[in-house]
Amino acid sequence: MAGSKGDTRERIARAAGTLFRRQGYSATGLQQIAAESRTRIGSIYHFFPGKDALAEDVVRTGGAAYGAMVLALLENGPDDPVEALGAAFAQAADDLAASDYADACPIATIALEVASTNDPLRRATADVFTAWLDALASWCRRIVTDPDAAHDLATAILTSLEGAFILSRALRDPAPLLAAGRSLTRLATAMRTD
Amino acid sequence: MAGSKGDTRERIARAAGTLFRRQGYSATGLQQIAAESRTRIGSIYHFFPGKDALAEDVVRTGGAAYGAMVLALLENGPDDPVEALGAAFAQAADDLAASDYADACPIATIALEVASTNDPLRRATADVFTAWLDALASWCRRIVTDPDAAHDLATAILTSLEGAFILSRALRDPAPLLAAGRSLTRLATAMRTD
DNA sequence: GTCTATATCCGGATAGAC
DNA sequence: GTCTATCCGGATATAGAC
Repeated sequence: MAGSKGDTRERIARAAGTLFRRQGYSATGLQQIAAESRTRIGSIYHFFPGKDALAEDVVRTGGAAYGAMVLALLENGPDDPVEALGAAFAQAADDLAASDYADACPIATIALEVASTNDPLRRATADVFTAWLDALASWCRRIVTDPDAAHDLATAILTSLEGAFILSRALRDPAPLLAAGRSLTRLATAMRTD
Repeated sequence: MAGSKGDTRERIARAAGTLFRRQGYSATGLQQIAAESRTRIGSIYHFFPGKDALAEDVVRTGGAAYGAMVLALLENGPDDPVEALGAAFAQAADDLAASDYADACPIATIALEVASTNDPLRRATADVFTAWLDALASWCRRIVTDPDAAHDLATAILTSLEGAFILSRALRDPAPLLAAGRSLTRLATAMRTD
C-alpha cells in the first residue's frame, strides 16, 4: 500500500534533488519542481512546510543514498583497494559525461550556496559530509591501518572528488576527474602499509 | 584622473564579487549589490549591460587577481616548493577561518550554479580554471620536470583546494584544508624528481 | 490529498528627468 | 553619470474549494 512507485512525495523530492543538483538551490523555483514532478505547488506544501524544509530533506536523504552508492562502487570494484579507487574515479568521469556534465555531487552546489547564509541547511550538508568521511575512512583501513592516516586519506579522496567535479563540469571535460584519480592512486600507494 | 580609489564601476564589481562568492550568483540581487556598493541600480546598468555581463566581468578579472595572489603566495613562501605547498594550504585555512568561513574560492559557487544553465558564464569559469591550471603546472616544474606529471600535480593541487574549500566551509572547520595540505605534500614528495 | 486563486514581495530591466 | 519611477514576470507562501 505505502511506497508505491508513483508516490507523490517521492516524486517531488526526486525532482527537487535533480534540479538543485544541476542549477543550485536559489535558482530552482517551486514552480519548476512542481512541473518536473507533475504536481502542483499546493501538493508540495502539503508534504513539506516550505522550500527550506524540502531542501533539507533532499540533502539528508539524497546525501545518504549517494554515499551508499559510492561505497558500494568501491566495495564491488577490483579486489585491490587502490585499483578500486582508480576505477571509481573513472566510473565517475563516465557517469558525468553521460549526463552531459550535469549530475555530479548532489549536495555540493547547495553546500556552497548556503554555507554563509542558511545555518540549518549548512548543518545538513555538514552532517552528510561527515557521514561520508566516516564511511570512507572506515573503507580506507583496507589501505592504511592507522585510523588517523585512514581519515586523512578519506579526506583526500572526498576533496579531490568534489574539486574535480567542479573542474570537469566547468570545462565539460573528464580530464580533471581522471587526473585526480591518478594522483589519488599514487597517494594511496605511497601511504599503503603492507 | 582615471582609477581613483572610489571609482564607482570598481566599487560595483568588488561588491558583486564579494556577494557572489559568499551567496552565489542567483541568490544575489542587483538591489543588494547596489546597496553594498553605495550606488543605485541605474548606475549598475550604466556600467554593465546586465547581471550576466557583470558576473562575467567579476569572474574573469576577479579570477585573474585571485590566481595571481595564490601564485605569489607559493613563490614568496619557503624555498622548498613542497614546503611552500603545505604553507599555502595552512595560509588558506587561516584566511578562511578569519573571514568566518565566508571567503573561499571567488568563482567556485558560480561555476557550479551555471555549469549546466548559462554557457557564456560557464565558459568564463572554464577559462579562469584553465589559466590557473597552466600557471600552477608551470610552477610545479620545480617539483617534477616532466610536463605531463607537472600538469597532473597542478590538477591535484587545484581540485584538492576546491574540494577542501567546500568541506571547510560546510563544516566551519579548517581541518579538511589542513588534511588536504598534508596529503598534497605527501603526493608531491612521492612525485618529486631530484 | 489535490488543485485553483490569490496575496505579497522582489527579481531584472528600461525610460527619462536632472 | 546619477537617480527615480515603473513595467512585467516570477518568487514563496496561504486560503479554501472540491
